[in-house]
Amino acid sequence: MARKKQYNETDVVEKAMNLFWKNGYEATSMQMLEKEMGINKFSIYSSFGNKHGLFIESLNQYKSRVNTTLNKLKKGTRGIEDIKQFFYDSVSSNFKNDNLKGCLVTNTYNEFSDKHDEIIKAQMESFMSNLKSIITEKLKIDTTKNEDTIAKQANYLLLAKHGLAAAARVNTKEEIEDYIEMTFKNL
Amino acid sequence: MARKKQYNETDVVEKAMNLFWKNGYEATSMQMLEKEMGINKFSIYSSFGNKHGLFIESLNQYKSRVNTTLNKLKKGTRGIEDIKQFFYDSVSSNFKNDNLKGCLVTNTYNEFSDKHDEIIKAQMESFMSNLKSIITEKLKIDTTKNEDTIAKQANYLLLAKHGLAAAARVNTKEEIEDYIEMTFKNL
DNA sequence: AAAATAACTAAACGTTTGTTTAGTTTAAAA
DNA sequence: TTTTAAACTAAACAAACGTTTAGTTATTTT
Repeated sequence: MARKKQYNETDVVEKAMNLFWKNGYEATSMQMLEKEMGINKFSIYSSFGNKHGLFIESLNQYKSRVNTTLNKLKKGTRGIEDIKQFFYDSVSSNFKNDNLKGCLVTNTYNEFSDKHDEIIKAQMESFMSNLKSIITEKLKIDTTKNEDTIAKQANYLLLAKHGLAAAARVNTKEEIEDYIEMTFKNL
Repeated sequence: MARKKQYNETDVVEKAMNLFWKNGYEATSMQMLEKEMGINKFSIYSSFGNKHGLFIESLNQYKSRVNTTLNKLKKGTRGIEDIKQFFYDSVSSNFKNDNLKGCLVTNTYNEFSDKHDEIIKAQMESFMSNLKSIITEKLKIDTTKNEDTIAKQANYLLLAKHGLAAAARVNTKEEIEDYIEMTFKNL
């Protein structure tokens, strides 16, 4: 044993996550990360291997943060109303902080859509399929709907959620709230 | 007068546009553009000033290309049905060519959302407000709707269009078509 | 107190970025 | 046919990128 780390890894990843969230992966440089995280490049590389490793760690931290909202949805018993509330919860961070634009997972999905990064790809797919199965479960609470309707509505909501996250980067609170209301009128 | 240009500017901008469309602004390097456009960096700079100038020119060419679809919408007399058809027309390029992802305007809107580029900003806003007024006009064909309903639906459709363009980068044809159908179900 | 080693600083690494520039080729104008 | 200037090639530019490394500081164990 020797000298102790003078920083907490969770703390610095949180700061990195916010920077990636704001700027995306490519547009966030090691220099910016160094400054924002408050530690030297050497420390970043010794803790996370490289920029990509730090990004994966940031994504994981984002996911566990989103898990709070996701668990709330999971526990819901009101079906579509729970999903609607989930949509509102998902965009709430946009209204609290101007810097946090959209959803980090969706932003990443878009940014990496034409690259072939297997690690990122797997992360995205697991997140999406998980969300889809939760939404499907909530839709099934209404027993009058047949399987085909549920499948179609789940796909619709997943795309609406993706679009919402994208639009949340540029649109106003009012526009977003109107959009959510209209989206659920169609169900 | 002296030597003639050995390339057609519209032709090389078309090629640049496709590259920007596929990769976005930052991720497209001058080296890639040089190769794709088939002309030397010197020629690019003498024709377009710099990378940014070439991008603006590419955006303009994209807009005039989209104008075909937009004019079709403008001429329509069936109201909401025309808008729905416009949504289908807008994503059709995604099914024809795997490389052309989403809508270049929307991609640009997202990529530049946290930068402050006044030229791009103005271009985006004029495009969006133009689209909004056309959509509003089509909605007004149904004279039973009041002004407030029309304003809300126009906002909804604008966001849905934005979301659709974002989702079109990653989703399948079936998911996208289901989404369009559901979007117009209750209007 | 001395030795050992992990955490730190800071400078350098080789590439790649967008942009410029010096030198050559080509074709219109004199 | 000579002059002239725009269009071309190719190499160089400084700056920024992600990454590595040599050298120093600090703390734990012997």
